[in-house]
Amino acid sequence: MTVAEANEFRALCDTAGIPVTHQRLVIYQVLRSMHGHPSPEEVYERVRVRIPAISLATVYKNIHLFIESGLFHEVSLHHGSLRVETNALPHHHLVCTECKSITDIAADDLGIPVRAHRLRSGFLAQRYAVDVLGLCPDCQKSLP
Amino acid sequence: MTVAEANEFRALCDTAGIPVTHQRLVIYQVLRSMHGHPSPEEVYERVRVRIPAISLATVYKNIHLFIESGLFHEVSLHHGSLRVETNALPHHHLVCTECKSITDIAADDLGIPVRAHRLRSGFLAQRYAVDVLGLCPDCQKSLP
DNA sequence: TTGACAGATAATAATAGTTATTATTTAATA
DNA sequence: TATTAAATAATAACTATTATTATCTGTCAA
Repeated sequence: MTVAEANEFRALCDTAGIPVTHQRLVIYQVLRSMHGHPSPEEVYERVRVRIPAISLATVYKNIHLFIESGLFHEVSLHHGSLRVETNALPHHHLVCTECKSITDIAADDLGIPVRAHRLRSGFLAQRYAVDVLGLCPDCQKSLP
Repeated sequence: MTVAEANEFRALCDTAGIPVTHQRLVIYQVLRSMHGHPSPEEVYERVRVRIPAISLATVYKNIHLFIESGLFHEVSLHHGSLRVETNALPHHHLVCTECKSITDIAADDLGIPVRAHRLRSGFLAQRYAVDVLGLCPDCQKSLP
């Protein structure tokens, strides 16, 4: 971790309007140092090396705070429980980042090509699942 | 529920190589009759109307079975826990349906346009999160 | 500097969602 | 029909997450 990174974090917090704390700074630095898609538990393990007394709940709260403030994204909006897709037609999802509502949109209406093909990496693509993240009409009205 | 639907289900089970049971048939019919993205709990509530003695665990097991067999999809491959995106560059995900691995792919390499715009439905699209579902190189080798 | 307040944290209890276990029941088949 | 493998019901256990609450920390006015 560098002084530059700490200053960067302070600037981000200033913009987001959240106070800087030692715990927050460490969680931020740990996240920046990690690769892939870590779980809160994994973040907690690493943060504990530097702050042994930290609580898992604090890690959760600050990860949520970072996500709300736009410092990080979550890998995919997860619903807290398994959900079954009952619409058998090819479609994608409009996900409102504000109210978390999920609306179907026919694949044709989105105009993203869906065809099985092999990517450069060797991955065999069979299906695209697209989440269009944004604001639903209702939330557009009720926001500044 | 119709006789045709029951026969359709028998045919699907036959193809998938899973035995037909009364519970399975009812869960299938209930799913077919529902709209949107129901949770196992919601499915359970409806199935109980017809089979009061059914267990929630049975509903879970069969929903998973249906998903594995391809009769239904889950709304989004979710990890069972919150995951933080540590890659700050615009990218999407290659999700292997076999081993569940998630690999990043740069947005440019996928060639899907990402621009904020308003859809016909009035939804304000700000960002696309694309899951490319398919088979990773390893799983392609180890499958028939 | 001190004192008071607001917000953040630590510890922990509680809850929700899911899975494992096991005895019993059912379906497939000889 | 009898046998056996698999499915189910009941329930315990587990994991991920959130709520609660007492304590602590930093900030700002006197």
